[in-house]
Parts: sequence; structure tokens; C-alpha cells
Amino acid sequence: MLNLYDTATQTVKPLALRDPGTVSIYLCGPTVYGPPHLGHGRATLVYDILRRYLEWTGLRVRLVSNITDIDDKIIDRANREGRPWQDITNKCEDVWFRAMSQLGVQRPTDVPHATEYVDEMVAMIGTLVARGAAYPTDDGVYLSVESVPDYGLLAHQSLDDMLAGGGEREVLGAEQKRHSADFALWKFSKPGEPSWPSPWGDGRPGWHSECVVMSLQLLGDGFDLHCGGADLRFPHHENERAQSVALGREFARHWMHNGFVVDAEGEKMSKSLGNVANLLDLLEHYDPRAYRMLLLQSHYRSPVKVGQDNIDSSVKALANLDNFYARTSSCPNGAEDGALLADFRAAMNNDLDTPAAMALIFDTVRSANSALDDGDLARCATLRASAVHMADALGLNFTAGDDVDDVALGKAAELDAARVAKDFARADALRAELTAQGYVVETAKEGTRLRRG
RNA sequence: GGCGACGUGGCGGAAUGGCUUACGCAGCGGCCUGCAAAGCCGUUUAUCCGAGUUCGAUUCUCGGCGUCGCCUCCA
Repeated sequence: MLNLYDTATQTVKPLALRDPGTVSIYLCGPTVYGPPHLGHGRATLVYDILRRYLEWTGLRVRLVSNITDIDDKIIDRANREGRPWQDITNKCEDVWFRAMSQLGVQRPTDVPHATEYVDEMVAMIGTLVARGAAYPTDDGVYLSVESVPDYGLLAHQSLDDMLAGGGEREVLGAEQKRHSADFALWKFSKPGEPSWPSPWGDGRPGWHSECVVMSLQLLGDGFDLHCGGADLRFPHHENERAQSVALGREFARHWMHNGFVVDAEGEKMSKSLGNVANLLDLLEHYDPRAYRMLLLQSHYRSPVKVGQDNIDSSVKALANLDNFYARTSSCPNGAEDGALLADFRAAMNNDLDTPAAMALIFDTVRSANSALDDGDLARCATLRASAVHMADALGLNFTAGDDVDDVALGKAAELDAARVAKDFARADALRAELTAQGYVVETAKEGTRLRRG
């Protein structure tokens, strides 16, 4: 059973399943108005690892992750660039899923779009108004946070305390709000802006409503887990929960939040700070597995520094795992080591302790290499199968790098012949040539082995 | 000001009231090799400061110092 930190109770507790055998998860997806940044990459990788692990343990996972395709930032960009807003959202979504695919992040089981659920949102807002929890003003419809008794549950702060600080912040919205923490469920549109009809006036939904409607509709009341980046805890998740409470419906029963990506100075990387490190750049310049490896070696709730040193270190670790995979390819099929897998599960079940899980994999890899060196092929096969199986649970694939062309193979044969003939000058020249072509040249008992490095 | 998280070796990063103080990267020494590479073995460097509880604390408590996050843009 997976034990997971729950933001609401601030404790690590078992992830209780509403429906035995099936896990229902809602993950807040991106607002599609720009390229994905490193923080997006971290969030999706963390939950991809969670999903894969749950499936690996035999559970069915329904993972709903939305696309916010209507939002002020989208409209702003469309106006700025003078193009249709759908043009921006369509392109950004394409880029998003291409990047996710490169990262090895599986597509969610459901990808609802905010614009597909506007009618449902209008209906929900109508219910909230009817229940006295929401009210219209000159510029939209707002939820009254004071109608939600435990507002602040996820923020771990009372309304009064929240207002006590941050006094310099500009309060968004009309002066007509009953409470400065009240948030927009519906925003009336200005001329030329995208809009949908509603009983209160044409407009568009506020950010926090879509997730409530889509999660409850697709996953049902009292779904198992709601996830997202730590910055969504408040206000976004708090406000989702507030709507659900105001509706009288049971919302997520467990809340999971991943930590931030921080820059070299240890400060949060985000778009608003203007120090965006683009995920696409990372994917372009490094093995796409490197980011996953980096994240696996830290805990999902800790801040992760993404810098040159870190990425290089992950790339090297990955290369060593690939080495193992290639050199042990002579012992491919073995039964897995049950005790080892039990240790692995124990590590993962402890709030997804992936660093400990990776330590087990590295230990296993070393043992497998030793077994191979000792000629114990049966043990090597068992350890190899175990390592591959564990890595699979984390979405980590090894590559043998064995796409070697015939010309290179010919040179490798020449190299072996030169070594036998003790023509070492010739052998060194051939090796240098192959290395220059990007091959890792390894001398094994059975002859020279080439791998893509 | 309020709330929360956290300070472990050269870097990243787990765990733990005492047992040989993970794991990755880097460094050093060795085995192997014609030399390398790959692999294996060994090894160097650490628990922010102070007090308390305890037979014993890096781990628990209190205080201090410091870092980061949230307090209506945000993964």
C-alpha cells in the first residue's frame, strides 16, 4: 500500500482507494499560452512516475489531466500578436504533448479542455448562486469564501491570517467583492473577447472552476487523489475545494503537491520571475531521460536544483546504467529476485522514496556486473531482470546502443585482428576513429564491442 | 507580520535514538588491459550553532542563526 504525504492533514498516510483496484487521480494541467518550462516538466514527470508505479503494482489508474485553453494570459497574447486565441492554444498544446512524449510521460487517460465544459461550469455556478455561496457583481460572478467554513484548509491559514500579511498585494477584482479573498467564477467579457452565454451575462469561466467540474464529472465525488505543483496549493486548489464544499459535494480525499524547480541560487524558477529555463532547450541538448533521472534521485517534495552539474551527473549515471544493460545483454532472461522487489516496493511505498529506490537499482546493477565478471550467468540474469523491472516501474529505460552500422563493425573486426597481430599502432588508430564517430569502444573477452555513447 | 518546509561529505541526496554513517557524480589508490575503455575492489571529505532529555542524538525538545516557499500570475 502506497503511503503518501497528504497536504490537507500534513501527514504521510495510506492512499485509500474509493474503488478497490482502481486509482482515480486528477492532475492540474497546463494553461496553454507558452512553451513548457522546467517546472511543468518536473510536475508531469513526478506524476508519471506515480502513475507508472501504481500500474506496475497491478492497479488500474485513471489519470485525468486538463488543458486550460481559455484564460486571460491566452487572450493577452492573442491580442498582443494579433492572432486568434485558438491558434495559440492549439499550437501550445501540440508543443506540450510533443515535449511530454519526449520526456517519456504517458498521455493521461483523459485530457479534458476547459472550453469543452463551459456549459457544465455555468450550471455549477448557477447552483452556487442558488445556494447563496456565489454572487454577481459588475464584472463577474464571485464565490463567497466566507460561505465555506474551513476555507484555508490547504493553505493552513485562516482567512484573517492570510489578510494580515501580504497587505501590499493588489487585490484583483471589483471593489464590489464582499471579501477580498472572494474569487471569480465567471468573468464578463469585453467586446471582441471570447465569450460564452450565461444567465448573468456573456463571459468566460474563471480559472478555478474547470477543475471542479471536470474532476467531479470524470472521476466522480470523493475521488482518490488530487495533484499538482506546490504553488497550486493556494489559491488554486484551495479555491477548487471551496467550490466543492459550497456545492455540498465530496472532493479529493488526498492532496499531493510536488516541490519546485529552483535555479542556481536556490530560488524558484517560474515564468513571473522571468528566469525561465525552457524545457524544450533541455530536451534538445540532453538525453531526455536525464531529467527523469535527476528527479528520481531527489524526493518529489524537495526543491530540485536544475543546473549544469546536476544534469551532467545524471547523464553520466545514465551512461553507466546503459553500459550495464549492454554488457549484460548476454544474460537477458532470468527470474526476478522477489526479496529485492519487495525492498523496492517498500521504498516506493514510503512516500515515493525514489532516491532509495534508485539506490537499490544501482546496487543491483553493480551486483549484476560482478556476477557477469565472475561468470555466474544465472545470477547475472536474475539481477538484470530485477533491475530492468524496477526501472520500468519508474519509467526509466535502458538502451544497449547497439545500432551499429556495418562499416563500424568491420573496423571493430580489423581492430581485433590488429590486436591479435600485436599491431597496436593500427589498433589505436582504429579505436580513435570509432571513438570519433561517437562509439564507445569496449574490449571484451569475445572481442571488441561497440555502443552508441 | 502570519503559515509552512528545510539546513547531512567537493556537488546532489536518502536514512537512522546506538550496529560496517545508503546511493549517484567527482577525486584518489588498486585489479583487469599491450595501452585505454568498460567493469570490479578499496578509499578521502559530513550530519548549521547552543542548551536540554537520554546510558547514548545527526535523529527527540527548546532557543539561535541561515535558506526557501505560500499569504489571490504560477507546475
